[in-house]
Amino acid sequence: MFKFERQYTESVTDTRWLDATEMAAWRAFVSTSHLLERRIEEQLKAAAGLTHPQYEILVVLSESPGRQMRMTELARDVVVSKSALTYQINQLEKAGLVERATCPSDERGVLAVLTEKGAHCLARVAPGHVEVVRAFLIDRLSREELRAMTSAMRKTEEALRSSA
Amino acid sequence: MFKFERQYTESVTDTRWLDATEMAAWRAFVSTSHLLERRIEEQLKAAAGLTHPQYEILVVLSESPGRQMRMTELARDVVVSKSALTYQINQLEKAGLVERATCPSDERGVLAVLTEKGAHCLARVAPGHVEVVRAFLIDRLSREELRAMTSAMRKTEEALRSSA
DNA sequence: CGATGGTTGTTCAGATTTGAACAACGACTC
DNA sequence: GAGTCGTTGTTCAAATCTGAACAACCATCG
Repeated sequence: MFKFERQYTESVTDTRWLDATEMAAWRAFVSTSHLLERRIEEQLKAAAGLTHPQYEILVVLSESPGRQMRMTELARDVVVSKSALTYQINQLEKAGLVERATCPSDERGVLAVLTEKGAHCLARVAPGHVEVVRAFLIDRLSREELRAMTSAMRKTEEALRSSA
Repeated sequence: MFKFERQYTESVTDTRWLDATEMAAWRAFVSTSHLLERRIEEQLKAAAGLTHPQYEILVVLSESPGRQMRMTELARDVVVSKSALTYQINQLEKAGLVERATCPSDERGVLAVLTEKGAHCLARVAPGHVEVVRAFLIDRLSREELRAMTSAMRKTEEALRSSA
């Protein structure tokens, strides 16, 4: 009875450690996400001199109505800090892949707009990127694993986004 | 017949794009890993002034025989570059959590050794860290999801580690 | 209307990461 | 043993990320 209750009673001195299975899951997740991130970065850098965040910015913009988006929302979607986004948009602007526009409805607002050149760059780079994603992740998973992973990621994402 | 074969025929002009399900899986994975990383980092920084890589270094060392490990192997385990590890070990050494020792068997080698202070620091910080990992990931997944995710991550990790 | 409080994007300083270059050492061959 | 090739860890410059501070703007309530 005690054993059962302790599972749900967190205190300073009584930690619910991860068992071997849970630990293995967590370790695998962390290592793999770092390794994959590194590989993706490497591929994009070699193919187009882009970083992964930069590529993601292009993707999100390309799928956004009018190929444009407010800075804050873009930062949320791509999961970077506001200052990191400012920096990256500056870089992309120098490269001519993105432009800034003032927001009509909000004087403070800034719109990041994908340029023609940006769209072409994305179209040129995407195949190689997708190939890496397939080769190391997607194509290696069964339908069931893909489904379960997506479900798991969504639950966690939801929890993280809704809490602070 | 053509349709079937094209699935397995990659060329410059014919890309196997991700379908909606696959795209959702990939997007969820990327977003979630970044969000989780950010949250972990925040928690560790607040609780002990540690970064996630630093914490992982302490964990790996604590589980290693003799609480010590060669720099290169440590870098592989924690998934950071050699130079990043040098930097972090310097930081941890300043904080007194890790010491360097020369490797007996290899004159070039450097051993990173966990100090008593480092072990205590880890013991103090681990509960709060585990709590975050549980709250946002582990405890939200079914047994099946946990199993599938682990399997998926391992396949990808294996592929990434064995190819260059 | 005016004050208060929240939002927006940028700037800045500081910390961290990476890859390339490098010097020192090990292993193996002839 | 000397030579060759690979490994090891560090240093360095450059790029990037983050959080805090900030100025400008919006919204809302009295």
